[in-house]
Amino acid sequence: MTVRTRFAPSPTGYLHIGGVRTALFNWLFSRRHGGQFLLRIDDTDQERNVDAALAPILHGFRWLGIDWDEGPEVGGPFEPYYQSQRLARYQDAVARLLAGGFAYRDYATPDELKAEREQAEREKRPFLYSRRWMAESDAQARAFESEGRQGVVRLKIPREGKVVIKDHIRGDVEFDWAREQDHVVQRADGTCLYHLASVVDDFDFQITHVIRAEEHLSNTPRQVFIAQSLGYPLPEYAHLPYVAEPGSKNKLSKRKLDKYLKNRDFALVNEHGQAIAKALGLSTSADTFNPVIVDFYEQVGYLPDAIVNYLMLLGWSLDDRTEFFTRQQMIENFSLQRVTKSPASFDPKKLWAFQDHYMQQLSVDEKVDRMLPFLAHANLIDSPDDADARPLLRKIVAAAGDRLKVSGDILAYADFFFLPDDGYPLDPDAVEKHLRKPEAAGLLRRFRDRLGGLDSFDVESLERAMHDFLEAEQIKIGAVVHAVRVAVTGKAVGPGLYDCLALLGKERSLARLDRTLQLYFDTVVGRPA
RNA sequence: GGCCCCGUCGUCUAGCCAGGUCUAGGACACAGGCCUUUCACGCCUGCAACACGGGUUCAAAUCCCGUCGGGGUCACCA
Repeated sequence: MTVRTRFAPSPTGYLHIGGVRTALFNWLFSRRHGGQFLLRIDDTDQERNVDAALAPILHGFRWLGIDWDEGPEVGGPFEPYYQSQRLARYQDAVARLLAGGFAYRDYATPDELKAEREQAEREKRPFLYSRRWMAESDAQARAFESEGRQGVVRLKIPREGKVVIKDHIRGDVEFDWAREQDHVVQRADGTCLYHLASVVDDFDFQITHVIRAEEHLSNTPRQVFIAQSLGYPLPEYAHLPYVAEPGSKNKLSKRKLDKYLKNRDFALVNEHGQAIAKALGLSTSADTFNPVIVDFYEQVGYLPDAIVNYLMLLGWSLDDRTEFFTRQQMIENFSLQRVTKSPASFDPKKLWAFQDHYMQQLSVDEKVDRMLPFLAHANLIDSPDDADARPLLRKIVAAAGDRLKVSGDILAYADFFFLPDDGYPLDPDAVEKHLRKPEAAGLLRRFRDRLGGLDSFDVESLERAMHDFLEAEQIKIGAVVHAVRVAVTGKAVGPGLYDCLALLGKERSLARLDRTLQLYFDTVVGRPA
């Protein structure tokens, strides 16, 4: 039998990092066994705008390289894959449940139910519906309806015995039927609820393995009941540990962002991304742009391979040392047996480390390809196809080496190359630290004059010029190099200084030194602070 | 509260099923050092865990019992 797995997103408008992990494991498992992976859309609750709310999710999966064989946009033999379009199937199933005596019409009002529940609570016994307003015949149903009552359909769960869920990760898990409620499967208006829909869909789509987060484990008995009552074969189950908050065992949730922002590592990664978004001129709100949302990583310029590799290791490992996997290796090695049982907390710093690693694997040209669009977005170049930009960027990227961790970093590290000589920003802290020294003006001026006398302006010549200068001045390099860097780049950090000067060229370098000299010494120095 | 799941360094994990080779291994983070014009990379060193208590056994992170702790779930949400 062909392995078929599925992931069932709700169209919420964004792709959550925890959801991706679940989808990834489904994808990996199906690929490992030469099967199919499908996307089913759980939109029974949604009103309209499903397409708009779904687009970012589909886009996110595509970006990560998680492709689906059936589902939205690709179709498939069991269309439609939207729950909102499958109501007839669900109603048909409800009718069969009713006919088989596995479900009943119920006419209790919410208040009556609430009263029963409260009474159970007072008596300190587990609540179980009395079935007092259960209608097992049409006559009974009519009688209730004549009182103006509205009927829903409830599962008629056994009141004794046990059910054993065979789970690939948890082993055998036992539940008492008597603890299970008579869940509603169909509302008075005829619409159906998730658990029923999910079971029907999994059967219709011929899903063989249900791999989902463990929060669904306690829902499984009712689904088993539905499936068995309908005569469906049971799928194999695997309940994954959930992804937890940074530094905690609580489930990761998009709603508790404020709390995560207090986590040092999370905050660091977030701020880094926000700075890039700002440089790009993106209008971002914390709700939709943060390290819990996949889109964040795409916008900032992370690599899909880094994210997928990191996520794969959240709750799974091959052995005691292997950390890096190509897609092919992931597929070849994935197995449910090696999925962990305990929750794994999301560690943005570790994701960062994977990103660092994968970025280092890229050639200069591959980095340039990814960074050109960022420069264009930030209006530092006209377009990604700008003929002049590419050669310059190649040199910048080569000089920057491993400093560029994400594609967006090019904006922070190299904006000054693309800005006019009188228009690049000077970091106030750097100025304070390296330019506000009594001896800085003289040193800068004399170094500028030495550069002015240079015939060739390549890295080697610059290095030699610097050494000669140090000898003449009888100083150490630290006494001058920082001031020069801040003067020409505006920053305290960046690629090697000789690289920066060489890339800027003689004319621009001198212009920048002159401007800084004028700005900070001719006019500012001597004036009261 | 009921039911269910889980519990190895701060974090991700290996080891547990088939007890000894575990004075518990790797990775990230952190600290210190080296390299160095800054930052980053790289390299070296260090810090740091078997939740607790009983058993079983010559021997327990590994098996059994109990306790404690954490989490999930208890909707006419998905």
